[in-house]
Order: sequence, then structure tokens, then C-alpha cells
Amino acid sequence: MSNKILIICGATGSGKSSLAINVAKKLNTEIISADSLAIYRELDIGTAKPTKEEQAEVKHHLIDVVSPFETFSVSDYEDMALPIIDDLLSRGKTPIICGGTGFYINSVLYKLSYGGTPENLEVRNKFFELAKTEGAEYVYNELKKVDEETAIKLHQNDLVRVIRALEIYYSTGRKKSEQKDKLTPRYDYTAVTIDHDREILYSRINERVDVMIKSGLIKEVKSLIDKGVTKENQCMQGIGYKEVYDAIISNDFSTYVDLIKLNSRHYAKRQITFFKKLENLNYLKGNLDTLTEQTINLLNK
RNA sequence: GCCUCGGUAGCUCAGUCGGUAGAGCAGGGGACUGAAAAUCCCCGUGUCGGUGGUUCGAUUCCGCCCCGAGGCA
Repeated sequence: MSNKILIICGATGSGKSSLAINVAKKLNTEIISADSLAIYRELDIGTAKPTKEEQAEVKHHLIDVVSPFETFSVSDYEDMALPIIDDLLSRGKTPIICGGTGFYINSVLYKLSYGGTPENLEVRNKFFELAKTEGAEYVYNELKKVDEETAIKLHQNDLVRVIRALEIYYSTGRKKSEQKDKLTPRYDYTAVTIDHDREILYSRINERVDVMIKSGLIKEVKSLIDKGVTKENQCMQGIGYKEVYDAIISNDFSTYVDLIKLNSRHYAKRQITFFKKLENLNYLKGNLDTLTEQTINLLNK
């Protein structure tokens, strides 16, 4: 048995979860989800989590690990994922990382330091307010003063990243640009993704959204709202959740379905772009059986 | 049948006092090191409904025709 891990990544709605389950059954192993929203409990329908039956057939990790009120970061993901991977490897199993959050996948593949600073809401809020009153350019220039090298790499409108760089500087006194991580994979890996024609992928996404609505997505969001979850909670950034949330709050249900579809398509496109960078990613085509077979063959190479 | 208003990018529309046209959305491409389903950047040629006429030149003005909406009969 090799010390290899399998990565099944790709766009939302591409069918990666089914493939992962199929492969896991054949290899008698377990799945580690890499999904920034499936980590939340009580967000089931909109995240298209594997069903209870599927989870009973194959053990899934890193699903339902935090409450909807909590924040969660890549670093948390990394901390939780690595021990599971190592445990599986030590038991002679091939860990399957399956998910659409490329950022999370990168965190297990590469040792990234993320500036070595957790979130600092004080700094974050301060600059966010400044951006509101003085404009994004002002905040950008603040970063330029303390860490020009990082500033040059960023666009001044990319507030999230500009502020994060400032956060690192004001929390630690060190510049983000001093962080020089080598992008050497921690594990030997095989990576696959399911390659659909864009049109097909988009119609799959559209259909999936309709299914979510029929399965009770509105009810799910209502129940979260009843428990006190608001737009401020990180989990409400999820596609399907934010749109339904707005529809409920404004009592306007005329556009939310189309909006969910649109945002999902945009998201899928960003995912495809992200994964293009993954080295040695195999683009597979075919039905589930063919995909499973191809994946296992690649793994055994 | 008559009158009015429309027909311009995949969609909604702006515009050209006559010199072949531009926004939003859609769509495409890209970035991504502790919010990543987040955040951000770049990309706009299309018989300007058809056809005649006036003109050096018409998508723009005029005639006729076709299509759509409304009004009068």
C-alpha cells in the first residue's frame, strides 16, 4: 500500500460526491470533505451533503463539525484534516479528499503559513470602517505604507485581502510579504475532476437548485433564522442560503431561485479556474462506473 | 382599415443635430497564503427589422413593406 492520497475536486454539481463514495466503497476507505459549508451542522439541503444512507455506507469526515454560529477558517480545516489523513494512512487506507473548496484542498496539499496570524476583528473592523468612510483606495495606501510588496500584488478594490495584509502587519508587526512558503506537496497525490461541457454543467446546476427548493431549502433557512442565525454569521454566505434569507426577510420570493442558479454558475466558473492550477489534475469524462474505474487506475499507477 | 409608439449585442435598453454605435445584465477569461459558496480584476462588431430614395456618405432623413404594443373605428 502506497502512501498516496486521492483528491476528487471540481465544480459544484459536477458529481464528485458520488464518485468519491463509489471509489471509497471499492477501496474500503473513508472520505474527507473539503467543503467550506458542509462543515456546518444544520445546513444540509443547500450544501448537498451526502445523505444519511450514504454516510452510513462510507465514513465521511469534516461534515457537521461546527455550529452555524461559529466561524471557521482554512487553518481550522487544516488542523482537523491532517490528523485524519495521517490516521487513515497509518491504517493502510487511501484518504479521499473530496470537495469544491480549493483553498481547503491547498491547505492539506501544501504547508502554508497564512501569515501566522488568526483573525483580529479589532484591526479588521477598523479598516473596514475606514474603507467605508475614506474609500478603498485610502485603505490600500495604508497597506502600501507598511507592506508595499504585498500591496503591489493586490488590487486596491480587493478589500478582503488588503485588510488581511494589514491585519497581519498590525497583529504581529511582520509583513505578509516576509512569508515565503515553498509550494511542495506534503503528500503524494492523485487528483481527478469530472469534466463536463459547460452547458451540461450549468443545466445540472440549474436542476440541482430546483431539487433543493423542492426538498425544503426554505424551511431549512427559516429554521436557522428561528434559532437566531443572521446574515452576520459566516454560514449565511453560502449560496442558496443568502438568497433564501433575503427572500424571507423581504418577503419577496420572485427572484431568489434564479439568483441561486446564477450565483452557483458563477461559483462553478471560479472553481474551474482555481483547479486549473492544480498540478497533474486528471480531467475525466464518462458515467459513474467509468469514472470510478479510471480513478482507481490512476491511483494504482 | 386608420392613427400613435416601438423594432440597435443572447436579454433590457441608450445613442448617433447624417461620418457604420455603447451601458447594465447574461456569457467568457483570470487572481486567490487564517472570511474562499467569500473577495477582486479584465474582455462589447452587432446585416442598428427589410427594401427603395435623397446624399460624397444613411443605423440616423423620406417613401413603401414586414413584425410587436397601444388607441380609434
